[in-house]
Amino acid sequence: MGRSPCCEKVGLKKGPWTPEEDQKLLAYIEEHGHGSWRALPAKAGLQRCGKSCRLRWTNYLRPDIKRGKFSLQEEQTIIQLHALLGNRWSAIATHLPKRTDNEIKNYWNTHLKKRLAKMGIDPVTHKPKNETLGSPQGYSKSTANLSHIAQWESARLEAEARLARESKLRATSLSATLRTTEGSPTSTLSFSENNNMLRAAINGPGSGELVADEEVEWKCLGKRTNTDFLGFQVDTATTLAFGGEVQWIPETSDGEVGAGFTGMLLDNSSDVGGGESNNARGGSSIEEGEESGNYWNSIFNLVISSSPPDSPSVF
DNA sequence: AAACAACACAACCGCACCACA
DNA sequence: CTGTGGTGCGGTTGTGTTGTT
Repeated sequence: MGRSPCCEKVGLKKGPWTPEEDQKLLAYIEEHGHGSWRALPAKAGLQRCGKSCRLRWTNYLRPDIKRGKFSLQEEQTIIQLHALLGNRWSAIATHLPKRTDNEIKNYWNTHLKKRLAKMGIDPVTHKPKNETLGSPQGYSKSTANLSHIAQWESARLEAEARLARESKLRATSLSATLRTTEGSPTSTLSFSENNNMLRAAINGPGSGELVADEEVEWKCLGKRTNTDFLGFQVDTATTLAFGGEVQWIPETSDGEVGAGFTGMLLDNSSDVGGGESNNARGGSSIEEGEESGNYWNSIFNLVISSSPPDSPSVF
């Protein structure tokens, strides 16, 4: 399309930011907000392009950024979300408060990817690599495992396709509320740990706490007798699959059901167990859910077991 | 102690999307 | 409808740091 570059390339500084530049940028944004990034450098007295300023701010200077080592809980979140979302770092970052997509991306590339590869798990597909490459340490290649690996791969692809279709629904919602549709008063749950939500995802419905990110609203349709599944909307099919009678529907802050991360993953016509794949879906669907959970458990047990000795233990 | 390698992370680049004129 | 500007995103590169020989 021949669009012009974001900034004049001549005479603009590149490379690492100096403390003075940081100070200028901080001071300007604190006083005026960033406004137009393109116009900001001149106004702030910086010899940088607007893009560089934006990156410096969003990835480093922003006051709500948490820096330092990733906790095991954060690692688990990243690995699981990566298995579902792939390299959608910004989407993953929305589930890791105070972490930037860039930081998560770097951490994945420099730590987690290598660790998974070392364990014989393909960091792209999250599947065990070819047997000829050697069985991952401690990973059981049972028929059941392979079965739910296929299911998860299918679910992942389904989610990926839906992401593409429903990118418009991308939204960041705030505050957590839970409601039932049985006339009972809206109940609000306080969700404190992503890890517990993930644990619920790992172990499947009924495995324990229903815990979600504080920043996501959830609407529960039907009896609240079951847990959600990593934010998947549990529809009729999946309710059957999980043996429950509940629908968990993510809700945006303005009350729109179906938006946001979880809404993007599944909709009313989808099925966690494999979408439109030709996976066998007969038999006990609850078992399928458990198998999926076992798959995740096996991944994370491996990750945990291969963590450096100083890594904190969570589970 | 020096040279080199490996690692970690900040920053850049190009593309895509969206809003708007 | 089309072109353009602004911004977000993901891939990649560059550079400083740490570890090893």
